[in-house]
Amino acid sequence: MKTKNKNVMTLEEFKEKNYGKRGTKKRDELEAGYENFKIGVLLHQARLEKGLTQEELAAKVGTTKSYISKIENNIKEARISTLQKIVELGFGGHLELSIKL
Amino acid sequence: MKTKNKNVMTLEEFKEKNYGKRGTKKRDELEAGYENFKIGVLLHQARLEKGLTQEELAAKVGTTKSYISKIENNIKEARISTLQKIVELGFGGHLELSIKL
DNA sequence: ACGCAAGTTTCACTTTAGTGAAACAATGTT
DNA sequence: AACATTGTTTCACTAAAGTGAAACTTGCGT
Repeated sequence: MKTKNKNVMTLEEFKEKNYGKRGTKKRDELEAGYENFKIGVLLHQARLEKGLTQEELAAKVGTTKSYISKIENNIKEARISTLQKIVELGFGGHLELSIKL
Repeated sequence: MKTKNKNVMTLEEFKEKNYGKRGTKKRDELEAGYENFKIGVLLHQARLEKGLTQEELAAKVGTTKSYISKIENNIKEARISTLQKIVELGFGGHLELSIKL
């Protein structure tokens, strides 16, 4: 059977693991207004909240776990239409975006 | 000298002009949950609010008016990073996006 | 320590955004 | 009508996203 979703990483832990501690050049560069950085984290968090594995999510959306991994880690910049598909088909939610002037 | 920005089109007028009246297949298809549809309109509106021509905006962002036209009309799906550049450099604003579960 | 499940990375290929120039169309001004 | 401004479209090319398969890595559980 499936193992329970015990240890859900905090946002900070996730960032630290993947991008280093706050204050390091790598991390700072990524966080400097780079919206894409946030996308991967949002997706990662949403997936954990729903208790899905990358593979399960991929199946719902109609893609592969390797692609999910890449966008969660911001290795590839997913399109808006792709993000929408993931959020809708994968989580039953929706994407929202707006321009703040 | 530059002509005053007299006739700012309403959102509905803009949509009607570019995609047809509400109820037509073309318009309905585009509006059916297609976030990209909204992007072009948001960008168009923001540009008019700032009183910029496509060419002026393009110069600020470092691209051409032909590209601006394409994304306002959703002919090309701009990347998130590109949208950010436009909103920041062109309008001095920022893009916001979130996942609603 | 082994084996399984979950996630990451690499390789290779297709599609599409990003881009500019230039032609074209539409709209407004005198 | 002629002209100027603004916006759209086409053509063509380059870089990067989108994608899958499969190999590889990293825990976790017994």
